[in-house]
Amino acid sequence: MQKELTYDAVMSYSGHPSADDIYQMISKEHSSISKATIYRNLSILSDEGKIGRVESFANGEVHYDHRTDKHYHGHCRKCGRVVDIDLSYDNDFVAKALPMEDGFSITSHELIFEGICRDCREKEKKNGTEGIKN
Amino acid sequence: MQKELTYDAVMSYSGHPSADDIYQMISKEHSSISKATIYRNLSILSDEGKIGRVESFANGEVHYDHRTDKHYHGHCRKCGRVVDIDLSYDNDFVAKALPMEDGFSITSHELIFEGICRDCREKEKKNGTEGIKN
DNA sequence: ACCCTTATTGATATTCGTTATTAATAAATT
DNA sequence: AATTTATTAATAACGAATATCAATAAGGGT
Repeated sequence: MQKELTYDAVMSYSGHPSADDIYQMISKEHSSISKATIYRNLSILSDEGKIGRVESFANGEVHYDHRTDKHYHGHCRKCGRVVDIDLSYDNDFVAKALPMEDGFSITSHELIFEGICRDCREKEKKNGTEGIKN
Repeated sequence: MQKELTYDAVMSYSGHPSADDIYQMISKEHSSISKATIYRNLSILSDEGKIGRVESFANGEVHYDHRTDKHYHGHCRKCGRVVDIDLSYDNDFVAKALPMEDGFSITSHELIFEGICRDCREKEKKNGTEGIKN
């Protein structure tokens, strides 16, 4: 069953893979697997709470997570890599945050830290492209 | 100049319009304006800091804002509407948050509250579709 | 005014991540 | 085994956004 493969792939992935990352990984061993199957199963697995889903990145890409507990993430603006952030998850945000529009009811929150990962920073230095576009 | 039109449209918009919202608005009066022009000018205007840009929503859609100061937003999971949230912007997050990956440097953060707006909640009640898929 | 250079625009094609469709295959149930 | 139900692969379709590029508009200098 491809769902198991998908689950195992996420669990054995140290970081925060995108659907395509998982596809690349699995298709090495199972070259006939379909991308749609990966997307479908990742979606189901995260709906079931068996894997974590991390969305809300500036580029709209969805990443998955072997951790299922709520925590915060950093996102590299250059390469899209996702890292964990050591900051306790604040359950009181929902109580403290007041929507300015009547009747809007908050169900959860996502806190994303944007930044640059080390790899990308080092590349920048090498190329000396700081502040230079294109 | 279409850039002025775009700017004025965002400024006169009470909420948090998407690029398409602005296109719909302007094309009523200027039917020959191109969608690409709207996208281009919204991008430039927000890069210049003349209008606000709100991204990081679960669906990847970008919204714009007549406010340019940093603040937090709520996002309706049903219809995508964006609302302001009354919670002071925490500049110390960057100091308190520690990336678990060496060398990841944080430059900013986005805090998005997911929820349901009143309109969508009322629709749910009318249809009695709570908990029913499809 | 005129030429020349630079900016801006409209139209369209293309990209990217994702979802929908559908026919085929596999599993489970009777 | 026959019948129903799930899962899959392949591919088309989608929506937001960007890239391309020729056409038009603005500016500047002489």
